[in-house]
Amino acid sequence: MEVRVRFAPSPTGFFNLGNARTALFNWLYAKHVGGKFLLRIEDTDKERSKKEYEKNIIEGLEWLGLEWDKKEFSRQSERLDVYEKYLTKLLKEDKVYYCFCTAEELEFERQAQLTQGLPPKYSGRCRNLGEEEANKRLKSERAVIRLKMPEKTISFNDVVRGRVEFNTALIGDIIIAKNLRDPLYNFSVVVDDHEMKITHVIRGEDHLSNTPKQIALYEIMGFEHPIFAHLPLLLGPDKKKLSKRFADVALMDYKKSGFLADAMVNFLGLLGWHPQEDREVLNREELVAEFELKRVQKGGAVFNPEKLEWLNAHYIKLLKVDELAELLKDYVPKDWSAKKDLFKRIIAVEKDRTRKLSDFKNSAQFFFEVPDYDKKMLAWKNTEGDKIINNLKLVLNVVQGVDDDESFRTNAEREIMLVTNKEGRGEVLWPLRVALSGRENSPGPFEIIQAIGKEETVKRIENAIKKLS
RNA sequence: GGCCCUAUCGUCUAGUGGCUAGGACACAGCCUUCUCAAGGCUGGAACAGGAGUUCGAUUCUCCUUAGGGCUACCA
Repeated sequence: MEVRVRFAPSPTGFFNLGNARTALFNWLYAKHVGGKFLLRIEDTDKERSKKEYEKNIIEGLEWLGLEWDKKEFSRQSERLDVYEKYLTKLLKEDKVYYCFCTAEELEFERQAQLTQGLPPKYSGRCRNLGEEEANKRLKSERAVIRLKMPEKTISFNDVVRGRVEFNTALIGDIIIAKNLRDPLYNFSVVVDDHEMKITHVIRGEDHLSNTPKQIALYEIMGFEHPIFAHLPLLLGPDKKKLSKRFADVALMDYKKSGFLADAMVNFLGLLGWHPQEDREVLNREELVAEFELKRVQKGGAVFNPEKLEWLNAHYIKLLKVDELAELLKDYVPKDWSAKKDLFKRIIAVEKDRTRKLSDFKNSAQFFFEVPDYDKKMLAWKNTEGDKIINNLKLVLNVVQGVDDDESFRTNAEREIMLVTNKEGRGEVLWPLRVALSGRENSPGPFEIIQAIGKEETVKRIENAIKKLS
């Protein structure tokens, strides 16, 4: 049988890391077994669902490269007829009933139960109202639809957790719809997973306690339930469900701050799952090839931003200069990327030093404009002023004598190294590098020379000499 | 409170009835070196506790403890 999984987010907030991980695991599983990955927007909550969030979710999935089957894309808000059909049927079969209890009454009841140490559960007051009375009251009163929850033990085999058991007597008659055209989550999810022929429901552990409610629904409607796999939660450093308090939770914020989709996918894939071997770096194809639901971890995973950064740096190193240039365009001033050749030469130098795309603007700034630096910075350890000027002049002289062609850097380097042989490496290279970068820390002088070329090199050395004179 | 889930270095994790308990991030040191990165090498660092089963438990069972999730006319 073809495996069919779905990612079913509700557009009530920005697409976050936890959801992204859930989507990824669904996608990886589908890809691994050659099944289908579907996207279903669960927008039954009219108040909280926003188009803006739906767009953000789709944007995020696209960024990560998690392709879903476009033909079978669906929105619950567009399937109200389907839910109504099932609801009507259940009503007719007396499997569900109208409940006229008000929210206030319910709240009062719940509080009373709670203070007595009882599990909060609906009393079942409206359960046996009878069709006639229900229909009468329906004309003037507001009502919700409740499931006649059978009292029994429901157990299921979770792929990651093994056997899990619940006693429905503790759950009670849950509300499955506000009315015929207003279904609630536990109901619509069951109808849709059935209609969409979902074989595996892979979702966060926070849904574990919803599962018995849904299984009860499956049984009552005469459907076979899918296989469940509940993923461990993504945790913050406080070990609680990851929240904005400790990190960006919105996926696209990571794109904004310069993370690569490849790094994100690799990182998320390792949160709660691990391949058999001691491997940490796996690209999309490798993840797909290795992924197994049985290897999913049971315990929650603390989100570790350092490792994400390390992976990001790794994937940046793997990129070709041209690819990186393309990605970097959105993170630097327009006139930088406009100077194509210079831009690429700089990228070649900075690539291994870049952890996030957003770092680049700061670290590469000096290539375009030397910051105003203190002349004291030009001194290597205790070298005297005259000596520094002298060394810079020697270098300047040598550089000016080198032809400005493709081999400029190589030739300049060779000539300058000749100077260092006599004057000392630090004594020559340090002031040179500071003159070229205006910074205490920077790439090496020859790397800079390679990027900025002869003319600019000469200019910067002359400026340094001027500063000292 | 009730129900459910979980428990290996700080973090992500591998692993087994007998191992010097492995890897990665982070951290420290060294090498390289004009500085910073990158890279290479090395190091410190863990089986929550208590019973039981067993010749032997980190591994199996139970209890305790700790953490987490759920407990909506949200999903």
